[in-house]
Amino acid sequence: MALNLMETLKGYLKEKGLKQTRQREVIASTFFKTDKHIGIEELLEKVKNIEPSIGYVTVYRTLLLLKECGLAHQRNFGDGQSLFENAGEHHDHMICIKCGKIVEFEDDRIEALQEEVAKNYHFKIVSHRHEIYGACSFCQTE
Amino acid sequence: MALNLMETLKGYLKEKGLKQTRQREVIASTFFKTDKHIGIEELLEKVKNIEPSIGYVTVYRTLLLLKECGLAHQRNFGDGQSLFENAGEHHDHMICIKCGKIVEFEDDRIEALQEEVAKNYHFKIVSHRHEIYGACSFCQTE
DNA sequence: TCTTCCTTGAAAGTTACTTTCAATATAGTT
DNA sequence: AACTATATTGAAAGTAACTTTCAAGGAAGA
Ligand SMILES: [Mn+2]
Ligand SMILES: [Mn+2]
Ligand SMILES: [Zn+2]
Ligand SMILES: [Zn+2]
Repeated sequence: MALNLMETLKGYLKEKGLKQTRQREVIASTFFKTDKHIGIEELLEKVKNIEPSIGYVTVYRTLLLLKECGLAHQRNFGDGQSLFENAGEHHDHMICIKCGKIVEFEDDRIEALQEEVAKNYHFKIVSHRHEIYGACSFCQTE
Repeated sequence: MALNLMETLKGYLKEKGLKQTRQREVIASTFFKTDKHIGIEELLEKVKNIEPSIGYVTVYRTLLLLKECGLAHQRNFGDGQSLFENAGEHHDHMICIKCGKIVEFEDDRIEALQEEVAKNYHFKIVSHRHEIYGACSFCQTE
C-alpha cells in the first residue's frame, strides 16, 4: 500500500515539475505508515527520528502537498490545530471531549438525507463535515 | 423578544454577581436585534454607531458572556473567524463557498440517525456540527 | 558538467483571538 | 450622599498555529 502511495506521490511530482527529495520521501513515507489523525508537530517528531535536520515548515509544506494530490485530508476538530489523515473512504467523526479519542463513522442513510436536504435548497454539495462531540464509551463513567 | 432576552441576561448577571453596564446593554441589545451570523468586528462596527468608545475586547467579552448564559451560539465555518448567532432552535448549516451565504437547515431524520450511530458506538452525544459546503442556488451558474 | 528552477530551514510575518493591567464604574452599605 | 469592595473597561501586550519570505543548497534535464 505504502509503496503505491509513494508512487502516486512521485507521479504527481513529476507531472507538476516538482522534485523528489530526501525530506519528502521521509515525511511522506512516515505519514503513509501512520494510521491515525496526526498533527504537524507530532509528525515532525516522528520524522526527526529518521532525519533530525528536517524542520517544521517542510513537514507543513509536504502535508499540504499530499492534500493537494489527494493523498491526505486535513481535519479541524475545534481545538485549534489541524490534524491530517491518510485519504481513504469518506467518513465522518465522533470526538470524545474528555480523552480526545476520535472514532470514525459512516452512514449512507445520513449521506442520502443530506443530499436530499441540499437538493431542496438547490444547493450543490462540494464537501461536508459532520462531527459528533461527546463522551466515548471509556469516558462515560466519570 | 429582545426585551425578554435582555431580562434573561440581566438575571444571569445578577445571579453571578456581575454588573450591568452601558456597554453590555448596547452590545447585547444590538446583538439581539441581529438576525444573521455576525463576527466580532462587524458587531463592533454596529455598536460603535451607538457608543463610539466601546472597544473590540468588550464586544468579544460580551459575546462570550452571552454564549455562557446560553443566549448566543458561536460558529466556525472554516474561514478562521468566529461568527455568533442568537440562540434558538437547533439547526445545522450549508455554506456557499462562492458568496459566503449561510443557509440553515434542520432534519429530524438525520438527527435521529445520528443518535443511532452514536448509540452503536456507545458514544454519548454532547453536541454536534453538520456543515455542508458547496454552491448556493445563485452561485451555480458561474 | 552546466544551468535552471525547485526546495529547504530559519526567521519574520499574519490572523484572530486572549490575557494583562491600571483606570474607572457599579452597587450594596452606611 | 459618601464609602467601599469588587467588577468592568480599553489599550496594549501576549499567544497559538500557521504562512510567507529569503538566501543557501539541491535536483535533474541538457
Ligand atoms: Mn478520519
Ligand atoms: Mn445558524
Ligand atoms: Zn474518551
Ligand atoms: Zn452563493
